[in-house]
Parts: sequence; structure tokens; C-alpha cells
Amino acid sequence: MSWSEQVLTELSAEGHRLTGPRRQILEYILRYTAPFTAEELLADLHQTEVQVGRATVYRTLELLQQHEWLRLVHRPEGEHGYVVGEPGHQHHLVCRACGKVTMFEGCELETLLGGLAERLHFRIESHWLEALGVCRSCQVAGS
Amino acid sequence: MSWSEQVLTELSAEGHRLTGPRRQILEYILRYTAPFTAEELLADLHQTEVQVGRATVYRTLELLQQHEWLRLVHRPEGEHGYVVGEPGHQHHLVCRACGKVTMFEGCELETLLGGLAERLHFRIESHWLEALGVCRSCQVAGS
DNA sequence: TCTCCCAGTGATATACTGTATCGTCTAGCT
DNA sequence: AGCTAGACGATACAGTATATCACTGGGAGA
Repeated sequence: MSWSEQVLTELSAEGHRLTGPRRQILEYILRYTAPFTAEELLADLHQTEVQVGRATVYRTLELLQQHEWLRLVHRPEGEHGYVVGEPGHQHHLVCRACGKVTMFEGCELETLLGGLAERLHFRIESHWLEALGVCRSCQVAGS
Repeated sequence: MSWSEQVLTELSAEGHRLTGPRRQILEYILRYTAPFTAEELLADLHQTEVQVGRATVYRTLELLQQHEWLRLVHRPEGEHGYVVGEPGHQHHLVCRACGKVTMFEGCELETLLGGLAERLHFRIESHWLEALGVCRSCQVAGS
């Protein structure tokens, strides 16, 4: 079962409609290897025969993000982009050179934050961790 | 030596001018206990007798952030705000209730990321960690 | 299979946040 | 006091996102 099929199944199960634009956006998203913004996706779609409205793109991305099928990433330049991801808590390593995103589970981070929370009497509800650097292949290419 | 005096001294040492608007913005910033955005500061200043231009506010905040006298914080709603802070690498605990920001040094985090980088052959250059929750006093107030 | 209803669509307008421009002013050096 | 470049501020502009609203088509129920 592919990513888009899984998403469609889950959306349908929750009572959302599986419309043409949604299917097309889902298919198109898979082409991206690096984070993309709503505007980029919109422009790219308009390059093809697919013509969807701006509002629909924003709404669909929002919907997918809420269901954790897409993840928000802060890109170096400051805008925020989306990446395809499995549901569950994850963190990102963003490559400054190629833009590719590597995900990892930050299990030890939980312990770190737990200790900190106890020390400061702060109840932590959620956290955000993102690292910026250069991925393996870009290091090789650069040297 | 107060915060604003320290900032003014450093700015002056670097060849920046100590203009009226800059002094006024510096003074006003100290009133905030929670992160504020450029637009908020601008609006607040316009409520008073102080009339500074939009561009000046943005430029000054940018300048202060570059010198690490102000720190960028991602607020729950998505906008980014500024908080007064000492120079040096720090992370934030943001209170969902009162908006107050507690800073901490994430020394152990460096080790965590170091191990991760080695495992994934990813060269980490910078990182961003921010936690959202409820601070001690808001927990007390809420219960 | 047909019908109907409302979630979803898309064109457009609008809000918001931040940057660029450019003539004017002033901090601070000489 | 005079000079000059850094800073100011009014305005225009760019980019990102949301609001509105008439319409369309997905899909459940007949």
C-alpha cells in the first residue's frame, strides 16, 4: 500500500472526501525529495496540466499536516516547508546544500527534557528540535 | 550597568550610532516579559508619544538579534517573536499560558546530536530546540 | 443507478508580515 | 561648526496566507 493510498484510506475513514484535487496533490507531493512550500507546489502544479486553486493547495497541506502525513520544517531561508513523513514524533536534520531532510527519533532527548522540566518545575507539553548541516553525500561532493 | 546600557556600549564599540529611535526601542523592549513581534512593538510604540518608523523597528530588532541581545522564539501560533537574552547559545521553554520564556543551556544536547551526526554521517552546523509547556507559576495558578 | 446534500473547490479579495527604495536628517568625527 | 556616511521614515512593493462566496461533484441513501 503506497503512501498516497494510506493517506486516502485514513482520510476517507475520517469522513473526508477523496476529491480529484486531493488525489492529484497527493501524487505530486511524492516527487519532492526536499521540503517544499505551498507556493512552490502550486507553481509546479500549474506547470503541468493539473490546475488546482491556491486555497485548495493550502487547505490540503494543512489537512495533511494535522494528520502528521506531512511535517513542517523551517528552512534555512526562514520560510517553512513540508516533507512527507510517517506519523509519530520525529525530528529533522536538514541539509543546507541539497535541502534533503533526514528524520530521526529523539528518544534520548525526552530524557534530557524530562530532567530539565523537573529541575525547573516546568511542565513540557511539546518540543521542537531541528538541526541544520550538511548530509553525507553533499560532504563527499563538496570535498 | 543595565541591559540597554550594555547593548548601547557594544553597539557603539562596533561603530554603530546611538540614535534616538534605537535608545527608545531598547528602553521599551524591557517592558516585555513575554516574546513580542516587530509589529506588536511598533503598535505599542505608536500608542505612546514615541513615533518610530516601521523599517527602523525591523532593522533594530534584526541588529539586536544578530548580536544575540535578542533571541528569536517560535510562538505557538506560528509567528516568531523576540525575547531579551544574554549572548551565548541557549534554548527556550515557552509557557503556553503566560508566554514567558525560560532559557537554558543545552549542554547534554550537544553530545546527543554529536552521536547522532556520527551515526548518520551528517555534519551538524547549527540546531534549534524549543519546548512548549506550562511554567511553574501558571501550573500553580491553574490548579 | 439515480438523486440530493453538503464538504470541498477555486476565483478573487484581503490581511499580514517583512523588505526595498530613496530623499532627508543627524550622530559623532575632524 | 561643518562634513559625511550611517541611520531614519514614508511609501511602495513582495510574499505568504486566510476569508469570502457562488459553484461543483463525491458518495451515501433511496
